[in-house]
Amino acid sequence: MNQQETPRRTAFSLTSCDDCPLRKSDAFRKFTAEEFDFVRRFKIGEARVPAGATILLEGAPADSLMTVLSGWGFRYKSLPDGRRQILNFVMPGDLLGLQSTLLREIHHSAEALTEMRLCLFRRERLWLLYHEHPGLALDVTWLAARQELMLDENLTSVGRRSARERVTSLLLQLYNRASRAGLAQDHEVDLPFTQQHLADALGLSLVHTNRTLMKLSKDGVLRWSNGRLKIIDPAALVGAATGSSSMPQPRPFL
Amino acid sequence: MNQQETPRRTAFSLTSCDDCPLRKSDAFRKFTAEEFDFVRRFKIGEARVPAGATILLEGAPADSLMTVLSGWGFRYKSLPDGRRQILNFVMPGDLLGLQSTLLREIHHSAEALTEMRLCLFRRERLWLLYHEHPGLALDVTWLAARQELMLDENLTSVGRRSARERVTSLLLQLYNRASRAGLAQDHEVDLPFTQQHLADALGLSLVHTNRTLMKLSKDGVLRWSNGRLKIIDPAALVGAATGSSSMPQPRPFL
DNA sequence: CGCGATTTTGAGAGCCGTCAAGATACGTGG
DNA sequence: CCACGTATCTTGACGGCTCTCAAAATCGCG
Repeated sequence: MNQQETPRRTAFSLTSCDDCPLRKSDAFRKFTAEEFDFVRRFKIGEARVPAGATILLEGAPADSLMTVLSGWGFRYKSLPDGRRQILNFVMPGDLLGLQSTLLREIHHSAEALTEMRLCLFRRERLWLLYHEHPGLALDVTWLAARQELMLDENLTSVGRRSARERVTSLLLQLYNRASRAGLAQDHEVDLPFTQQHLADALGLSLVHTNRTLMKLSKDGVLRWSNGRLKIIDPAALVGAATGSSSMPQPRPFL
Repeated sequence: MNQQETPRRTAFSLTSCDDCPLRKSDAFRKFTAEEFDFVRRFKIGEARVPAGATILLEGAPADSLMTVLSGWGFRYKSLPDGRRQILNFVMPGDLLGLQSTLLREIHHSAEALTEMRLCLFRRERLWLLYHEHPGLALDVTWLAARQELMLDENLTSVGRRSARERVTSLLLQLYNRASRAGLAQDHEVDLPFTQQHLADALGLSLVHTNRTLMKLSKDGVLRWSNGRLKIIDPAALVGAATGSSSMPQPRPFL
């Protein structure tokens, strides 16, 4: 039914954990002094993985809890015959491995799309975090709830929307997320993946995904080339993505 | 593209909160004395809603955090033109409203399939729960992670499986869950919903869902009639549900 | 400049959707 | 206990959105 891909396993290269790019961004909340101190001890260190690396592997024994510091990746599930469903894309600030930490089993894989910097945590100390820093614990739950929200959205798309609606609503969502993370500007974003990834996320075939993109380009709605998305007619894009949230508003600035 | 349904709003009828059926079941973990004490104060009370009642409504302002004590329901999203995607079915022990409690917005609705008993919580005290009972906080996060796991599974199904695979894997999953909750026996379960619900959960049309069920019946795999599922050939069912977990094993008993 | 990965395009087929109409089940009232 | 109306389930006919197979065109890179 669809393509496959053999995951490559890649060793983590541990480095120091000094300049967390996330703490510099004002898109993320600040820690209190105690929280910051705890988080330092909670960390194992920073890992850097190359594009294409497998970060989590379905069925693998041990795996870690980590936050994405930079780069893009995606979570996915594979069927025995090679069909693949991308569950969602991950960007800086996203947490990976919570499911497996809590449920003791990992039922999905994750792969890096670009080089990624990851902040690894000591999963066995998660209970300590819950014990000593309820504020951080609530943050973890908040992230899980947000993840669930995105999955709800994707499931609705894949289950009930047409190909054109799916493509437009996913691209809109990605633009919005990237925009909030400061990765988009002027109705343009770099989307570091292929049309095959898009197809696997949308539950469509590569060929049909391509045709849909071509049509959207011909209709003057958007343009996708060289891994870069250019939104040409924002109103038309929102209109085509039935029931999706609209374009992000430029936020105030002093 | 698909059917619609206008949600009816229903007032909760508050009653006392004495005999939680969940605490009697050994499928759920026991509370410590302090936890139990806290949970009592955390509760608002028990609500009983009739079948068909809307429990959560997308876009509604205030809404509550609650645990299902008994009965079946489902979470869903609607598109403006009436298409509906069922996100997952909820059974006793499931938590509802965490997303909206944390994210301050509700992006899905929920409806009762049978009469349901719900345990309502004071959402504004969730931070207190995190503060005073890290063990319970971890439980909440565990539930969120489990929910994410189910969504991952459903998304893969809807995105990459054929109609026959979708039907069989969902029915298998429901049988497994119901079985664990003590609601199934002897390869039979009562599934208190219509084929339309099944279709909306699978991202299929009602007609095609029906044809697929008929085929499975003709093939001697299972039988669905009068809201009751009978698994006739367990091995064939597991085989048809590509990549799904198998039938639950009978657990030891003294 | 040459090769592999990715993107496009064409052709044909099929799974699944829509429309429609019966058949069956179920609850209510007579 | 039967009549009747509504909800649900079945089945047929037909169409189309999307898939698969295939091959050509581009792109990226050493």
